[in-house]
Amino acid sequence: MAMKALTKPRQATIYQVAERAGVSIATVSRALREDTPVTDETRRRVREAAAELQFTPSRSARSLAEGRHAANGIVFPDLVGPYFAEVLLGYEAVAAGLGSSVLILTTRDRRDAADAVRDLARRVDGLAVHGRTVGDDLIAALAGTVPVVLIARDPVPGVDTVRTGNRRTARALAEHLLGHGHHRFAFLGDPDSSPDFAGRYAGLRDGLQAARANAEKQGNAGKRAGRRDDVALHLVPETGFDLEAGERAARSLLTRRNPPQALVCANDELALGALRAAAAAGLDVPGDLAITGWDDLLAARFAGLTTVAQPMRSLGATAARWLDRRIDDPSPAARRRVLPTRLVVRGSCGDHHL
Amino acid sequence: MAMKALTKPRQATIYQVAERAGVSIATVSRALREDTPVTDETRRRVREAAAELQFTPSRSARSLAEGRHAANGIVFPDLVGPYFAEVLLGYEAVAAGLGSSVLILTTRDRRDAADAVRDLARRVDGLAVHGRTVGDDLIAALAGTVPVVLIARDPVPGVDTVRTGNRRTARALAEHLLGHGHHRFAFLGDPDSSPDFAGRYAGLRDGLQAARANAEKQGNAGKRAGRRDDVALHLVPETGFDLEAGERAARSLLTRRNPPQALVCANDELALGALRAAAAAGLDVPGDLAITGWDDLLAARFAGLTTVAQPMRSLGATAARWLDRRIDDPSPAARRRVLPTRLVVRGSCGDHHL
DNA sequence: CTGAAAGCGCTAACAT
DNA sequence: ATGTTAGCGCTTTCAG
Repeated sequence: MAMKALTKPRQATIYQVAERAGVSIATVSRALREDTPVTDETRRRVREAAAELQFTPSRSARSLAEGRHAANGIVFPDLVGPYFAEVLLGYEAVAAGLGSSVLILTTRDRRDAADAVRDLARRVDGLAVHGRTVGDDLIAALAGTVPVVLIARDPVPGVDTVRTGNRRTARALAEHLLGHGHHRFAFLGDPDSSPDFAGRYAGLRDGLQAARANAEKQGNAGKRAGRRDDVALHLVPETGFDLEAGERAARSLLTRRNPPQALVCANDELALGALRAAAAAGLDVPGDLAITGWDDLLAARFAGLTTVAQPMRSLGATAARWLDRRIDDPSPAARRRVLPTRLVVRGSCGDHHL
Repeated sequence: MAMKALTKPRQATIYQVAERAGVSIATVSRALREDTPVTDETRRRVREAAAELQFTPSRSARSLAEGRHAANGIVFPDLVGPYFAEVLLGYEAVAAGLGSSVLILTTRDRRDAADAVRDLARRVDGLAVHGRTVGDDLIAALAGTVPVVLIARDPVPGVDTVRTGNRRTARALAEHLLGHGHHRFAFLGDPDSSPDFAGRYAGLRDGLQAARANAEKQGNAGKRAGRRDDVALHLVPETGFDLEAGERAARSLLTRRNPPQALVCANDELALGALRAAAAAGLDVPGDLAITGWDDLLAARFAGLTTVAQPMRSLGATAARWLDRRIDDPSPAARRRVLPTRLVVRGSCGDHHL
C-alpha cells in the first residue's frame, strides 16, 4: 500500500533544471524562451531536462523579475444574464490572443468593491472597468497606476472609453413608437443604476419632446387627435435588472388608473418580465400595451420582442485591444468610441402592415 | 502647460513606506496586516505613511514570498451562451467570498490549449476545469501540482468532480415522450463533443430500450399499435452548439423521407434552432414534430420549449468551494457529486390535456 | 514589539 | 554562447 504523500509535491525550480542539464540558471532561462542566443544542442539538453522535471517557470517569480504580469483584468457590476457573458467573451478572446491571462471581478454585493478593484489592479498590466462598479475618483486613481479602459460608462478625463450608442437609437425607438400612435409612455428601469440606462431614458425623453415640439411647430397639434397629442412619459425607476423585477414593476404599473400605452424597458429581461405581467393581466401585446426592450437577447427573438441590438462582443474586444495597446505605450491621448446599435422591430411594439 | 509624464508612474514600495514612517520594512509588512503584533501607535504611523504614498503591496512579490497566489482559475471550453456565464457566476461569487481572485481561460479555437492551461496552473492555487477542454493525461499531471476540480466531466482518478445529472433525467424524458406516443426519435448533438451530451444521449437510448424491453415482456407489443411499437433512435451528431447549428441540422433532417416524430436536442440552443427550422418547413410543433432541449435557458420559456433544468450556478459554486477546501488540505479522498436536474415540461413535446 | 537579513524563483545586465 | 550576480518587493525567521 502506497503511503499518502504528506508533503505537497513542490514544483521543480530553475536551479534543478540547470543542475540536471549541466548549465547555469541563466542558460536555462534563455533556452526555455524563443529568440534567445543559445546553441541548439544546449537548448535541446535544457528542454529535455525541463521536460523530465515537468518544469514550468514560477509565474510570480517571473512577474516580479519582469515587472509585468502578462494578465489583464475586467471588472463587472454583475454577471447575471447573457449580456456580461458576451462582453467577457469578446474580451477574453482578444486578450488570450494577445498573450494575456484574464482576471475577472464582480462588484455586486460587495461593500469592499473599491478594495477588491484596487487589489485586482496589482495583479494585472491593465484593467477594463464596466459600467457602474466603482466611483470616478477610484478610476482616476487607478489610471495613474495602470492602464484603464472604461466599458459602457461615461468617460473620465484621460481614460479610454468604449460604449454602445444609447441616446440616438432610443430617440429612433421613440419615433417608431409614436408612429404607432402611442401617446402615454413609461420607461421601466432606473437611470441612476447604469450609464446605459440613463442614456436610453434620456434618448427616449428627447425623442418624445422633439416630436411634440415638431407637432406644435407645424401647428397641426389639433388636426390629428385633439389634446391626446400630448405625449406623456412616466418614469418607473425599478432598480432591478432581471425578469422578476420587470414582472413585479409592470404588474403594479398596469393596475393603475391610467396605464401607459407603450412600456419602454431598459433591457430585455425587464421587458420579458413585463410581457409576462401583461399576459397575466389579460392584456394583449401590442394591442393593449406595446413593450420594448434593449439588448436583443436570444429570448427576445422567441418572445417577439422589439428591442435594440448592441455589439456586446465588440465592446469587450475593443476594450482588450485598446488596453493592450496602451500597455505598450501609455502616452497617446485618451480614446473614446461609441459602437453603433440597431433597432430591431418585432411584434411587441405595434402592428406592422406591409 | 504640464509636461506629459514620460516615465510610467512607479508604485511606491514597502521601503518608501518604511522610510517615511521611520520603521523597518518588516514592521510595515506587519502593520499593514491584521492580527500582527504591532503597537497601535506604530500601526497608525505606518498606515498613514502608506496612505500618503498610495501604497499597495506588489502582488507578485507577495505571492513569491508567501508561496501562494490567492487566486483560482477556471477553464471553459467556450463562453458562448448563457450556460457558461451561469457556471462562472456561481464560481466567482464563492471564490471572491473566500478571498480568491478568479482567472478565466477559454480553450476554444486554441491549438495550444494544453500550454495555456499549464500556464494558468502556475498562476493559481487551484484550478476548476470544465468539460472537454483538455485531456485526462494533462488533468492528471496538473492534479499532481495544484488542486483540481472537474466540472461537468467524467471523473479522473484522484480528482474531485461535480456534475449535473444527465442519464436519469434523459431517461425520464424518453419515457415522457413515449407517453406522447412518439416512436421515431432523433438525438441532435454530438455525444463525443461533451461528456454532458454523451450522458444525455446515453440516457435517451437507455430509456427507449427499456421501454421496448418492457413492452415485449408484457407481450402487448401488438396490442397497442402493431409494428409501430418499434421505437427507433437516430443520431444526428451535429458538432455545433448554437442556434445556427441546430437550425441547419434540423433543416436537413426534416427533409428526409422518414423524419423523426420527436427531436431530442442536446441543449436549448440547438432545440431553438430546430424550432425555427420546423417553423420554416411549415411543420407544427408539437403536432408534426416534438422538440426538446436541455438547460432551461430564458429563451426556452418564451419558446415554450420542453427542456431540463440544471443547477448551473451550483455547479460553479460547488467547484469553488471544494477547491478552496482542498487548497487548505489536499489529503482527503477525491469527492464526486452529481447535482439533480429536473424535467421542465412545456408545449413543444406534445399536447398535455388536464 | 521591532529590526536585520535570508530567502521566494526568475530575468537581465554585465562579464567572460 | 554561457556563467555570475544583482536585483524584483515582499514575508518570515531569528535576534534583540
